[in-house]
Amino acid sequence: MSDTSRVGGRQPSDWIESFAARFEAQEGMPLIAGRILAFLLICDPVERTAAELGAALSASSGSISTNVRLLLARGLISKTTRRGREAAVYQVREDAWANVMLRRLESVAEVSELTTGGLRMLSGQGDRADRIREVDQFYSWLSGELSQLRGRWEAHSSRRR
Amino acid sequence: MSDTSRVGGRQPSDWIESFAARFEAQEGMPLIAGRILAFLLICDPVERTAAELGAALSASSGSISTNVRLLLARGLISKTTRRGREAAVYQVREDAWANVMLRRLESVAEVSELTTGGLRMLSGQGDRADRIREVDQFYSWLSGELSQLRGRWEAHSSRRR
DNA sequence: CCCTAGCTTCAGTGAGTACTGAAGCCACGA
DNA sequence: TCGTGGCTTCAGTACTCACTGAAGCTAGGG
Repeated sequence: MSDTSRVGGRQPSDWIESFAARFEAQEGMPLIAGRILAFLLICDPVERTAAELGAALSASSGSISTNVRLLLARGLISKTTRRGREAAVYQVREDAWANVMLRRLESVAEVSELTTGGLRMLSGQGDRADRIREVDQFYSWLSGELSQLRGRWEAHSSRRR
Repeated sequence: MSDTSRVGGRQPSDWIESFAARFEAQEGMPLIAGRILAFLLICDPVERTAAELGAALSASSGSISTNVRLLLARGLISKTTRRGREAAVYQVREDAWANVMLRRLESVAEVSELTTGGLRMLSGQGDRADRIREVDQFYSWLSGELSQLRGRWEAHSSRRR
């Protein structure tokens, strides 16, 4: 199949590995989940069955099952079932990507709940709270900024269509 | 010492554990690194030796050594050496926090390098590149937004002093 | 009501890693 | 040059977790 052949001077299989490695480092995703995601981003046709994924990525059925569920849970791929005993097919939800990643970014700012809690814990302790107040101010600001991001993305992407 | 006693109706030791758990989940930091960070945020006095950290957090000297190096490498704490055979002391760099976290956020947008590479790989393949193009547009936009964040934080924080 | 394709579950395996504690390594002071 | 305090290194241990492959489950077709 053309998915693993050379295209445009670069091996898709290498690209898939890089993509998987990045998502392992950044999101703590298992390598196979990243491979599935990468493969579904560039494969033709768009939809693939679990068996096809396993064959293309040399992974066991159990692994595919587990990692496909992980990606479904995160909302990055969709599952389409078909009548009869035909296999279900999976594909990336490129439209949902922004949502998922923005939500992930926003979770970073949840540290502000901890810092504000710590600030309250040290209330009345004078300048012992100085350090944590400084950090808290950053996270509070970040929290606001990141929630604005979502609105700005919607404005930006709607302007494009 | 007052660091582990009740303050303001909440146990600092519980707060430290929550903080460490959060940083383990979010940044993939070892628990002990998170504990050191949390402890250094609220302890009095501000500076602590490796031995004091070990005693306060019930961790071995080796663990403290390793994790203190990790935090130093990330730029979240500083090490102050003293003349003679006195022990070095560590403290949080609350001023560097914003920088470190902003850099971390910016790294998320580095996925755009992968998506742009994938786009190039599929050039001339018609609408097979549609999915990855969509994702690439998001990351490219995000990349720009996140690099603006740094400037906005500097403006915000300088306005405050 | 069985057969069978596809999917999920799960025990077992291997790889990776956080942590300990002791031994080794500095570097200063005498 | 030796003694000593502090720090780092490292072998060993315990634990976590991704992954496999086989067994079990489910649901449509004959």
